[in-house]
Formats: sequence, structure tokens, C-alpha cells
Amino acid sequence: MKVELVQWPSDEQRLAQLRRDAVPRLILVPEGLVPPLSTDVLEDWIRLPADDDDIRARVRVLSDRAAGIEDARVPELDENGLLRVSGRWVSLPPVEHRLMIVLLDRYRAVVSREALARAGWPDGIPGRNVLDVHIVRLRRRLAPLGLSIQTVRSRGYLLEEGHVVPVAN
Amino acid sequence: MKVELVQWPSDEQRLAQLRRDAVPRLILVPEGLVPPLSTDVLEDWIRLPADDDDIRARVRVLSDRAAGIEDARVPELDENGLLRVSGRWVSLPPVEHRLMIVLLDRYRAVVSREALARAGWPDGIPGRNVLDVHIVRLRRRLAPLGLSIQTVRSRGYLLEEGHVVPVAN
DNA sequence: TGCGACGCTTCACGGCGACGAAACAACGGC
DNA sequence: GCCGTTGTTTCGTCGCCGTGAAGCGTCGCA
Repeated sequence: MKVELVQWPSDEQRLAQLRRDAVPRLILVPEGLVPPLSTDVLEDWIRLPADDDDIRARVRVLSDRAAGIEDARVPELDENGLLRVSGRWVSLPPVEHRLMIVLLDRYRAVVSREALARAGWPDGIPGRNVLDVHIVRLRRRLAPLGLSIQTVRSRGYLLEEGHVVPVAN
Repeated sequence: MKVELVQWPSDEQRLAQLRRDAVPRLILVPEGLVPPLSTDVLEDWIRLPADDDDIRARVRVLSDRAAGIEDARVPELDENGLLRVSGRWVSLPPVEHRLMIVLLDRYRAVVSREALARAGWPDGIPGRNVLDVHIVRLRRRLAPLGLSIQTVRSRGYLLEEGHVVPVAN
């Protein structure tokens, strides 16, 4: 993941934005100025003037950390129906658990309604509307984890990271 | 928490030990040498010669991070039924003690009701509802320690740090 | 352009089972 | 005796799941 270089204190506003967006960043602090401190593991700073290799070293570490956090963002489903993503979790009831297995198996790809129906109800689907209802319920349960199910009309559904709606101030 | 200062590369062995012990540490790197890099959030380095304030700043951040991790550390249960977490403690009666052993063994993972029943009553469970009642009592005892037992419906229970529930409007 | 068919979303409802919690009684150590 | 622990009963609550129905946009077709 790309690491942003931030001039201090001239880039203060940009720094605030990068912090909100959880973007890894290295703050360049001129001689004589106090660095802005944070325990955020995606933030680091370096005193100027600095060796290019030192800057590269700190950028490298930040980038590796971001990659590690990124890995933690891919959802994991255990055999008990517990779905974990980036530290948080929800428990999925039996039907939604079975649906989630195939959705995760084809993460970011389309899964047909038939495939979902077979996964959710191996003994045959009870009603014509059941799948739709369970998709709605699954959507609501996934939202707090930052996951969303997209509809691909007349093709099926697709699981992906939720879209972060830009907050209008 | 105390942050260790490490001379590089002369303190290399000590550094390895500190890493194993998860002790926060700041590595002092003389001019011209390549710093040892790690994504460990409890490790940082600084190029010499450095301003005392800069060293203090980095030590401060490491210390704050260690404090944050300290708060989240896993609870410990001794053979007398004393449960300690972040300085505070409670004493657990026999049944709850045995339940707690398996809950801690699978910290943050689901423990089935059957497993809990076997742990709590090795000679067979007396009644149908006993486990539920003891879970309730355990919950009340754990709450002051910031621990909570989550229900995973029809699958079991799960022990974790208590949730600070963000109040919705 | 207007209309209906279709696909999808969402809600409200009822049945069922799992779980929560209070209240009470029995037991035992200090 | 007093208090903490334990088991039991009982009742209330909540989650899960299927069903019916209303709403809405898209597409095909006359």
C-alpha cells in the first residue's frame, strides 16, 4: 500500500484527512519543530534533514504494516458460523451461514441465485421468496462489518467490501 | 510501561530477548549503519546523533502503545479460582471456576454448551437449565472486570473483552 | 408511448425453539 | 446463625425462519 509523505506543519489539514481514512503516512518534520505524536501504527515521523535511505526504511515499515492490516480485512468464517473481519465479528444463523460459505468462496465474484438456493437449502427450497428475504437479513448483519452484498440483476449476488459513503462534513 | 533503549548493533542479543518478551524498545542507530527493521508496533528506532526531545517523543509513543496493549491483555486464572485482569480480580466459586477454565482456553472463540456442561459437571449435568443460570451469574461477576460472555445462539458462548457500546442517538 | 411481466427489495406477521432471569429452597462452611 | 454457593422451577424475551403482500424500477412488446 502506498505511503503518503506529509510536510509538517504545512500539510496539517491533509494529515487530518489521511488519519480519518487510515492511510499510512510519514510526517516530515523540519528542524526545531515539535512532531505531532500519535500512537496510530500507520503513522510515523522523521526529523529533517534526513537520509533518503532512512526515509525509505520508515516508508517500508509503514507499508508492511498496512499490508498486514489489509490481510486482516479479508473476512473469515469459522465452523461455528462466526464471521470475523478486522477484529469485529458477528454470528450467523444456520441458513445465512451456508449462504455465506459460497459467497466467501467466490469473494468479489457473482454467485447465481440457484447456487445460493442449493447451498442454503440442500433439501430443496421451501418457498419462492425465501432467498430474497435471507439476502436482506444477511445484508443487515454484514453492514456493521463493512461488507456488502451487491445485486447483479438476473445473474445473482456478489459479496465485497462495503462502499464507504463519503461523509458530507 | 518502561521503554528499553537499545544500542545497535552492540545490543543485538538483548534486542532479540526484548522482542521475545514483547518489551517496548527504542533502537539507537549510529550514523552510517542500517537500522534493523520490524513491523512490530512496540519497536522503533532513531538515527544518532539525535535530539533528546526526539528520543523522548519516540519513547513516549512506544510507552503509550504498550499501555494500550496492556489493557487488552488476556485474563489470568489461578488454581484457586482467582481471576485477574488489568490489576483487578475476583474469586470464582468451584463451578464457575471450571467453566472459566474452558472459556479462557478458547478465549474469543466459541465454546459449545456441551463442552461447558462437561467441564462444569464432570459427573453429568444435574438439570436442564443449570448451565444458563451459571452463565448469568458468571456474567455478573465478570462485568466489573470488563469481561463479557457473548451468546452465539444454538452454538455456545464466547468470552471476550467487554463491549463499550456506542450509544445510538 | 403505454402497458404488463418480471426481478428484486422490504416489511409485517406467526410459530417455534433457545435463552435469560427472577425467585425459592437446600446445603455447607465459618 | 449468617452468608455464599448451588440446583430447580417458572415465566418472559428474543432470535430464527418461512409466508404473504406491497412497492418499485427495468425490460419487452404491442
